[in-house]
Amino acid sequence: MQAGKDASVETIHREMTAFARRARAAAARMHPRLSLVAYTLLAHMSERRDCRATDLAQAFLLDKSTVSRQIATLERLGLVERRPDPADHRVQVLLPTTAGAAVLAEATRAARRTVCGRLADWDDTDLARFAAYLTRYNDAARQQG
Amino acid sequence: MQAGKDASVETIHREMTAFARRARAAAARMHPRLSLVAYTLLAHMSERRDCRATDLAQAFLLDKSTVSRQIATLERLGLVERRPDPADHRVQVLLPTTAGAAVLAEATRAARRTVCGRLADWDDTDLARFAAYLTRYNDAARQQG
DNA sequence: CCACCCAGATGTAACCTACAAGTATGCAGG
DNA sequence: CCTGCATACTTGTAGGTTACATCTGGGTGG
Repeated sequence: MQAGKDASVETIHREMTAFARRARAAAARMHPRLSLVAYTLLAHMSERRDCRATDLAQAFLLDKSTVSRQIATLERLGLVERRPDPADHRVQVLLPTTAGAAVLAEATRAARRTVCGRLADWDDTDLARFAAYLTRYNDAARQQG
Repeated sequence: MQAGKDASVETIHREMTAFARRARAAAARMHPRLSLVAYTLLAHMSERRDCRATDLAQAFLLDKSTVSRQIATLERLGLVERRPDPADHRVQVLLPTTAGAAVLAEATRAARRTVCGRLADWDDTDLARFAAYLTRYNDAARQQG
């Protein structure tokens, strides 16, 4: 890999690491009622129908015990409902409750507002390209991990 | 904000959140000896001369007490040295020790290898643009937060 | 029926983090 | 000089997040 490429990769790594490090605190500010992990779990099970705990663990590189506890908390808060899968009694299908969907929507709105602020002066082409790059990068990461 | 823009912003938010959520575990895999927070702190003080604890707290949205403890741990491990600032005795200038620099370099190498794998089939233009976008986004975030 | 696999829960312990309160240093007025 | 206030950092405390090991209970193939 030659010099120009190398410099770009270095920048990408540095900036993504810096972003990741800020993300937790930033999420706490954007939506105080939902931690970053709770938010992502709720969002994931909202996007995908018939989501199971194992799916969440795999998607976010979390231990199944961690997911189990997070789900338990979300259930205690009335944000998530567990529905036993009739086809396989080991499995629980997870889905946000009405309250859960509302909290999620509210959190997403707050976060979107913040992100929007950062992207306010970007033109459409750059936004579209940035979105595509992120998707492409994450897809590669998912395949890798 | 019109439709195309809106969709891009949504994708950017979603993908960055997903990435952030995976980052901790990914970092643990890439360099098991250095947690994500320890890595970023060490990297930051390595890049910037005369780094102080307050700088780290501000850069990564961490409480000063958290930084204080992290630094204490890194010092106990012999990876960081604290040097009292002669100009202001309240301040401690932080810098990686030789061992710290070595561990950081090793961790960076491991992480860079992983990131490189994800970016292997990107051409130079896309890499350069992606790097620039990330930098631009983070700069906006730093100004905002 | 038995041996094994898989989804999820629990025990345990470590780590990360924030808020509040404390210590010590610098600085500006009186 | 002394007082008051700001700054840099530490410590007490408590809660949240996480992983590894282990357990339970349901499936599956022999």
